[in-house]
Order: sequence, then C-alpha cells, then structure tokens
Amino acid sequence: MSATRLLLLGTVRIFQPVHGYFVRRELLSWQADAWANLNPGSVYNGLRSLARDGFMEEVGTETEGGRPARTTYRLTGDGENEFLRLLRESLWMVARFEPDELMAGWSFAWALTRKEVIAALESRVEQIEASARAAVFAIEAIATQPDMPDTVAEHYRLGQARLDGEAAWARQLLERLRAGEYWFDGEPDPPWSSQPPGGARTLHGTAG
Amino acid sequence: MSATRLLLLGTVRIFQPVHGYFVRRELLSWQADAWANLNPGSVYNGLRSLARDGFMEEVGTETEGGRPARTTYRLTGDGENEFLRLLRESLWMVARFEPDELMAGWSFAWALTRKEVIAALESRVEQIEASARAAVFAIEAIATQPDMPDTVAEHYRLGQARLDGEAAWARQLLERLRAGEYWFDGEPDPPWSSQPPGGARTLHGTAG
DNA sequence: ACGTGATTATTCATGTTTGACTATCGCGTA
DNA sequence: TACGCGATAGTCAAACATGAATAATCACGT
Repeated sequence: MSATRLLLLGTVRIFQPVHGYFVRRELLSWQADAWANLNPGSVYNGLRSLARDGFMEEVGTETEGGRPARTTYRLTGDGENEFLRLLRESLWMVARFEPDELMAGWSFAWALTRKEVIAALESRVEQIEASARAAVFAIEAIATQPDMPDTVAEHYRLGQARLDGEAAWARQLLERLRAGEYWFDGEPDPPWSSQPPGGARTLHGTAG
Repeated sequence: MSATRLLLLGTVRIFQPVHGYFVRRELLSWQADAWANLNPGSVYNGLRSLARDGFMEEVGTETEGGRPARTTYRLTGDGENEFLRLLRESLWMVARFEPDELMAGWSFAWALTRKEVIAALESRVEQIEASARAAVFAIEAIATQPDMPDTVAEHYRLGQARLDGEAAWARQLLERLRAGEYWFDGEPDPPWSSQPPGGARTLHGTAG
C-alpha cells in the first residue's frame, strides 16, 4: 500500500472541486515527490481508480480555451470516510518499512484533533519501545538457527535503529504539540481562514 | 528502483545454477519479505526481466517427475558486474526513502572487502551528518515561503531523525567490523567452506 | 511580428507488483 | 488404504507505477 491514495484523497478534500494537474502541482510544491509516487501516471490513474471505487466523483470535464480538457473531482461521503480511515491508519500504525505512510499521515494530521494526534504519537513511541525489547530476543534467536545467515541480525538492528530515530522525533514533536504548535481540527482561527492554502504557482517552482 | 533486482542477482550468484522457487524460498527464510517485494510474481518476473536484460541466462528447464517444469538460471558476466554495481550503489548511496536498499546491500556486503564496506559505512555517516547540517537551513527556508504548508518542516525533521538512527547503527556496526566481526571477501575461512549456506527447507519455515 | 521556452493538462506504452489460482507429489494419520 | 494437508513450481489477470510524448497556450525578449 503506497501513500499516494491518502495524498490524493487529502489534497482533493482540501481543494475540491479540483482537477488532476492542480492536485499534482500542489503535492510537488510540498516536495512530496521526494517520498511518494507522484509521476503524472500515478496521479491521474490514482484519481480514476479512487473514482472507480466510489471514493471520488467526477464533477465535470471543462475545456477552457484550446487547452486540454480537465476533469475535476470531489470526495464522496465514502471518500471522506476512506480518507479518515487511511489517515488514522498511517498515524496509529507503525509501518516499519514504509516511511512514506507517516509522511503522508502527518501532512493531514491537522484534520484530526490535537488530542488524537498526541495519543497516536504516544502510542507510536510505546510500540517502538516494545519493538526494541522484542528485537533483543529475535537477534538472539538468529544466532541459534543454523541455516539463518548472521547478516539478518543487522536487519533487526538497522530496522530498530531507524525506528528509534522516529521515536526521538515523535517525543520532540509531542512536546511542541503540547505547547500548542500547529493548528488542528476543532481549534479556532485556522491558519488559512484569511489566507487560503496553495503552493507553487508553476510546476518548476518558479513561484511568485 | 526496488531492492528486488539486487536480491535476485545476489541470491542466484550464491546458489547458481538455481530455479525461481529455490531463490524465493531462500529469501523468505531470511525474512526478506518483511522489507522487499517477494511475491511469486515479483520473483519470477524479476528473473525473466534480468534474463531479458542479459544479466542472467536460462541454464535449462528440467521436469522432475510429474512436477511443474522448473527453469534454472545463472549469472552472466554482465550480471556479475550489475550485481557489484547495484551492491556498491546500495551501500555507498544514502537513499533517504528506500530503506530496503541498504537492507539488501548489507545482505551481500560480504561480497566486497571489509575495507570497502568500512569505507562505505564511514561515508554514509558523513553524508548523514552533512544532511543534518543542511536540514537546519531547509527548515528555516520553509517558514519563509508563504505558500509552503508548515507541516513540511516536520518531513525534514522526521526524515533526518530516521537517518540519525541509521547513522547510530552504522557507527556501532563500524566498531564491530573493525574488531573483526563477520566474514568478507578475500578473508580466509569463509563460514560456509564446510557448511554451505541455505535457509529454511520449506516455505512455511518448518525447517528441521 | 516572431521565435523560444515554460506552463497547462493529460494520455499511453511499457514495466513492475500483487496475490489468487493451478496442478502434482509426498507424507502422516486414522 | 484413503484422506487431507502442506510443499513444490509456476502462471496470469488485474492493479499500480514510470516517464516520454502530445499539443495548445502564454510570457517574454528582440
């Protein structure tokens, strides 16, 4: 499971009704292409696939001037539920080898309450601490099994080391969230009540 | 680019001539399916694709008893070069969002010399330290750009935190490598001079 | 007035990944 | 000896991802 679906649902949710090119431009302006699959084909096919599954619906296909026709989308009720489901999954579940999941999840964490995001991050820290205790025994077991290459022990150590890094980030962020940093759902004065969100105005980032 | 190609090249290199089912069973016994794409289709298609590119060649297609015919492969000269190229790439290059690359690389690091692996890990630590210094300025810049969502700053922090975890692992492993842990190419007494490598004897791990 | 290059908006051939499915053999057990 | 389960060995349709290509428009300089 890639983070692309969550990114598409989340971005359409913010800007709807919106067309594929806009969604992609916005995500590139977040530099999300560094960690997610955002080639044109992935975005356009992802939108069509979400529409096929009933999570989005085509609003229309407008042709402005002589430019290519553009298909605009918006979320359905199911799409809103799917968005929240994927968002919670990405924040509450520790996906050991899918770094893009948490990246995508954090991008839309503000769609949940501060209370829930704090609880999710606390849960992640606990899961990672538990994983560290378990890894000790898994590594011991590897030495025992005669046919297991000993290099596999380092896979556990490296996997855990990266999780430890993530936990350090989470602890640090938790402090800042408790101190009031960032805006979350249900709080007054959203940052774009006066200034709507929107990233680069061009694909090559020559904004301005 | 996924780690599957390197895993297939490296595994065929050890056991050649070898057929797809054996390769897959071996990789599953390393628990590599936790972090790499090793579904049947990925393995069999990956082997065919490597053969198409001239990195492997079919040795034959034997039918033993009434079982399905099995196609056995071995590396070509180009395949050996491609293996070493991908291996070096995976060990020397820091791929920020592809944790499977280093996992796969370490699995076959013993095919290089201890000296080179130590140099590669030292280089990784330096790259990660440089990345940490750069991240400070990238995060500053985000606050400046009006259209960039502030959540993006956490993407830098999280990405760097995970790299910091990796660097901690690398420093720790470097100490152990300098102390002589693990066997590497060119050193006497390889661990399977008497005991050939080989993982679980069955797919479900009921080795005995 | 005209060329140049970036932007808009998307398609599509190709390649990779998924995981359900086929079909046979061998072994333990009731 | 009949039964069933797991191991063996792989195929295939469908889904997902890649990135070059298309083709019109617009901004800008000369």
